Amino acid sequence: MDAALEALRDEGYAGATARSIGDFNPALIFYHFGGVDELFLAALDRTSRLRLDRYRHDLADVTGLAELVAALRTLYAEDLESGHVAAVQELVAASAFSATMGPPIVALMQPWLAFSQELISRVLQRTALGNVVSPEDVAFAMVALYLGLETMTRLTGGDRGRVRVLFASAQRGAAIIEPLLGGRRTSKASRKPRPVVLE
Amino acid sequence: MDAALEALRDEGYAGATARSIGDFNPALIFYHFGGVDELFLAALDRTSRLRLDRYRHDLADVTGLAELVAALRTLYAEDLESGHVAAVQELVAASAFSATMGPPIVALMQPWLAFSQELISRVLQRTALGNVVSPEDVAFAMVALYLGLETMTRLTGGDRGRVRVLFASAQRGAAIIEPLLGGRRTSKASRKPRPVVLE
Amino acid sequence: MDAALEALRDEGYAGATARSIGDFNPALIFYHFGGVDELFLAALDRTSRLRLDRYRHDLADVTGLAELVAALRTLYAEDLESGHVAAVQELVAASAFSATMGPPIVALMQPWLAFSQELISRVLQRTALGNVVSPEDVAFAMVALYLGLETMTRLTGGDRGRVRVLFASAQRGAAIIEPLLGGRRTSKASRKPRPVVLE
Amino acid sequence: MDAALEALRDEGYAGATARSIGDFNPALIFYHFGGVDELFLAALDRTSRLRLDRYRHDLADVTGLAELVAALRTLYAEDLESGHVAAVQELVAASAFSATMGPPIVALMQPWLAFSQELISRVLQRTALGNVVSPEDVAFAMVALYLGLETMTRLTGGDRGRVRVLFASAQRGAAIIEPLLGGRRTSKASRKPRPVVLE
DNA sequence: TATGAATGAGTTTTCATTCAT
DNA sequence: GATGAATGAAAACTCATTCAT
Repeated sequence: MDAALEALRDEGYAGATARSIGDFNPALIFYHFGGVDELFLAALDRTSRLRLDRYRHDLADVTGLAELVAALRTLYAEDLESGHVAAVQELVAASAFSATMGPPIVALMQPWLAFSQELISRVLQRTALGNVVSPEDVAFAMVALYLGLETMTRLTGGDRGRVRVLFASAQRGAAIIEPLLGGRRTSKASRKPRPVVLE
Repeated sequence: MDAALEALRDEGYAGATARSIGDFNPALIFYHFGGVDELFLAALDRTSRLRLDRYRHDLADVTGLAELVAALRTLYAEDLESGHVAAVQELVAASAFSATMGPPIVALMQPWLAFSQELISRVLQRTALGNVVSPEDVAFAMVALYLGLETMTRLTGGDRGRVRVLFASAQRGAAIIEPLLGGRRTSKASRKPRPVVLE
Repeated sequence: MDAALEALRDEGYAGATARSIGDFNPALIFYHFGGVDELFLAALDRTSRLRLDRYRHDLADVTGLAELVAALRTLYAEDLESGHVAAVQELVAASAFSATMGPPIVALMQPWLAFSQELISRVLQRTALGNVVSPEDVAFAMVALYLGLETMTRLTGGDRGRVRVLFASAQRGAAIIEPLLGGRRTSKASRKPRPVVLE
Repeated sequence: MDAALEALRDEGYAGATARSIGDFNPALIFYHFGGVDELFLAALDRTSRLRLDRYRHDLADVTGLAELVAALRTLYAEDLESGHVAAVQELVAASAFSATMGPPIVALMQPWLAFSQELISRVLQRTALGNVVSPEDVAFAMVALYLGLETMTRLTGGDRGRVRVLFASAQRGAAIIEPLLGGRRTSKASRKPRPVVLE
């Protein structure tokens, strides 16, 4: 599974053929996983779970916007480094037209969307945007941005500097915007967000 | 070229084979364009130009944030409808690992990044974020979001409703944020943004 | 298609691989027919049609049992010689467990069953078995026998002598049985047989 | 061996892979039998023996045609139910082109042919067909029919109803034919039939 | 320009069979 | 006896690309 993720990161979905994964007999992939796609799915499922746990842990106490951006900066850097974003992006893009890959990938993304939504809802709640912007929408956009950044980074030669700089910008922006939005504490009752349901 | 874009939209890059494009003899693609990728490039180049002209025209006088979001909403809806985003997204994703496709695609994106940067710079300039956030970064993020939204939309079965709703949310958000940020006009010298250079 | 039938006859379904058919590039099979099975189907469809026409022509005026056996003897010998039975037998056997091959093969057999039934009905009608034995059943059994004889012939080293001798036996038997059964002409109204419908 | 027969019945020879047989470790097949085909052979050999004993027992006293059909009806129903016919049919068909499977399968069938021949000879002997039709030929045809019926049944979705109905038809037919043929008792000396020799 | 028929290189996939444990 | 993991050989299949016409 590690080799699969590496291949995904280094050669993309199309380039990650059974033969190019690891230096073992390609037939092993079929023997153990049933197919290349199944291997990818299994591999992604594993890291996805691990990363989500990590995100949950690191973002548990985050309530402020600047704080959020700061935390995400670290997490995303790790994802970038480990190739996790790459794997997600490749598989999501590849599964868009695949009847067999689509559903499991959607299922895999589900908890991420739910988590993002809950997180965003928590942060926005205390701002002027609380009742205005739907956390569901923002969560969707954030996941999209997460994927899109990887695509763009890849395209521009894999230079991660740009995303680093981007996060710095975002952090500065958040520092300015937060106080402007902030203050207005919403009522105690933390509104339970409606869960995002994919298709 | 129209057939190529359709194939890209309906079957993705991997599914858009020479045989699947249009109902003419596949050999024609080689005769006229030299190869399948070259056809894609030519097709994308054409729509890209047309769309950029359109974006330039529609956004020429935009200076406010809410105004911007409103205009983008219409433009993006058109891109979605025509399959233009799909084509861009597919080719960008596919070219990430291709030595032959990468450079031309990067070149193709260049004017979009420049345009975005100029546009964003114009809008941010009059806000509290003007000196804080780099337009270059925001432009990069916006293009990434543009691509990511397509990927996510595709994944969730092509339901464009979600993106529509998202834009509505963004518009409401912009209406709230804009006055908070706004007012403070920056100094006369409209700082010319440093051009984004890919790779 | 000729090469496909030859391969089927000489190596059986399992042995008739894309590579073993003809001496052209195996990819051609996929290019022109979409797959090996599709080629077999197309080839069988063609011979099947031709043979059925021939059977219809040769058996058009047959009404007696001995006459029938005599005619079938010639026809079957041809089928054996040309490898037609072999092809049918191999494909029918192979398609028994195939979701994709099954239905088209069943469709292919349909006219044969209908024809057999009509033929048998015509012959039995004037015998003591006319109202007793269902032509539908006999047709089914005859087709089964047709296939089974090929299997057995194949198993015993492809010796067609045995089937030849068998037909001779059958002809002698028919000559004896016919007068015993015969005579009792049934009413004018030729009872239209209920058509055999496969699953 | 039971698992092997089940696999043969449910998935056919081509589908009955070492991994698909039973829920034990496939390597066991090689350890105990030397190979998959050898397992099939051993399994078939066992049931074949058991069934032949049963046939011998049930048909020991049969001398009349109607009586024979009635007895066969029951036996065949059992064979169908247990999957025995299926196994025979699959292996016979598969071994037709196999140098290693062919001979043992032929050897396996030998006693069946001998038995059929002896049985048919016994029944025909007392009929008008006694000196006319060779029991050897009829035995061959009957075995062929036995296999062919299975193939056809399989093809038509495994509906055993049709064969049941067929036997009913045959029984009615036999009831009519028998008296017509019968009566003429041949001389005492029960002509020993020349044994069928395969290959 | 357009066509239809190749072709070759690569891919996924399947399995019997082996083998160390 | 039994297991799990491996392997090699061969299969189907795909497709960009070429080429004669």
